[in-house]
Amino acid sequence: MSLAQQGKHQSYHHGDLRNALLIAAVELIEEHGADQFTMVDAARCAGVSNAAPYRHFKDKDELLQAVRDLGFLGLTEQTAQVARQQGLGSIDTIIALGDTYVEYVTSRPQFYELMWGNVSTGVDAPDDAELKSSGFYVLVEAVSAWGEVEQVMIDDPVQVATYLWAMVHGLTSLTLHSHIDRFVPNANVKDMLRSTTETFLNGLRNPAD
Amino acid sequence: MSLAQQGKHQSYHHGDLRNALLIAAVELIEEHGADQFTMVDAARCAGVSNAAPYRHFKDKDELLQAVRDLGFLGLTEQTAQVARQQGLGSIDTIIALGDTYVEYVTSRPQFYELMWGNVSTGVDAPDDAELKSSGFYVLVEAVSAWGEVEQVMIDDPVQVATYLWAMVHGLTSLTLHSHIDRFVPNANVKDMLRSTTETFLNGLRNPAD
DNA sequence: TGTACATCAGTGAACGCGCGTTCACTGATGTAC
DNA sequence: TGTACATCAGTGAACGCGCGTTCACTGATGTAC
Repeated sequence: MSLAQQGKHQSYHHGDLRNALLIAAVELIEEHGADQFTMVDAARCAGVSNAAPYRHFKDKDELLQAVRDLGFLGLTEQTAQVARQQGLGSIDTIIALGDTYVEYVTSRPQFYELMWGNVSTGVDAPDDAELKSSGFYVLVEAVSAWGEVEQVMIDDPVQVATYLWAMVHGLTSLTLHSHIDRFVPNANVKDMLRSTTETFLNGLRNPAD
Repeated sequence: MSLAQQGKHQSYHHGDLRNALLIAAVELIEEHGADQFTMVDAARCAGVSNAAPYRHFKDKDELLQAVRDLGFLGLTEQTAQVARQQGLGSIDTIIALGDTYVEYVTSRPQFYELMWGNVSTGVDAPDDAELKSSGFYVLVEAVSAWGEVEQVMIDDPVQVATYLWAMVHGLTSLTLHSHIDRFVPNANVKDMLRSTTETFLNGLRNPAD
């Protein structure tokens, strides 16, 4: 029995259909990909009629956007947790943040595709308040803290954090699409992440002329 | 008049329908996204009946795969051209290779989505022979050459090239999804590419303990 | 050089399915008095 | 505490569209003799 059905209603009213639909959507997308996702499936999976979801979501896009938001939210939470547990200042924390990203993403590849897929959908970008609290700023602080501890002059920690994000994102993407395996057999993403992060941060120590 | 229609047949037989369909597909995908792409559109755009494409492609997937292959092929060609023009050995060549990637991708965002989208489709990975001649190996050689010229010891140029690829790919992806703009207003991807490449390669010069 | 015929690459109409969405409805719940 | 009623959150049936794909067909082309 799927997670989405566990709270299945006995009565006419479901009680928490909105959440049940979101959970159903997450499960279905993870199993069959966002392409294959249908409203009908979501409804069936949540144990309601085809029409019921439209009491909670204007249309399919709105539901998908909610799922996407959920994805970024989860990532943010994981990130914040790592920062809390490890503290800021060490390179290991920076690497751990990257690991978290890799972990989160590779354990939910389809979900990740949804989060990053389709440039063109008219879906709105998350608003600013949401962004300020996003995992990215945790990384920025981790970078600043590392610079202070190691006495490395960092002009623009936001930019450095962006580079690190790009690297992790790229590595993950290449891995998920099995491009790395093809060129570097038996490659371990986490090893690569550590290695590339160390090299990059090391590059900040003694700027070339 | 679209490119796909220019060679429009006067006679019953088209003559080069296969290519016309590919061109039509590229145009349509670039305009409306791979999601919206339909066989019917492709046929109409090429000026033939709905059924005609099935003389050249078993089904929609086969056509899409051909388009995807075309995408990687084009990128490979561009890459090889840059290497030929600039020669190998300098960091500028490495950066130029990255620029080419950025350029190619950002000028065809939808196309790029197709190339990288959907982990799950049963589409086969390109075969090995094709891979050996891919742009990636040009980058590997560029890295090796740089190491020799600059007298930097590079254990594993394939791995270094992978990191660089991941960085460029990540930067491009973040840019296309306008995540970078949000955190670093007015960011210039090419500047960032140069900066991050320099920092990374610089990190190889004096390995930290 | 002309004719018969196989083959190829199109046509056009239709099918069938599945999905998003709507609509009139109905059962449950909450609230005013 | 009981009753009337508004509102909410479901139902189930249906619609309509669009797309992938098929099928019997036909016009054009190439080739054997």
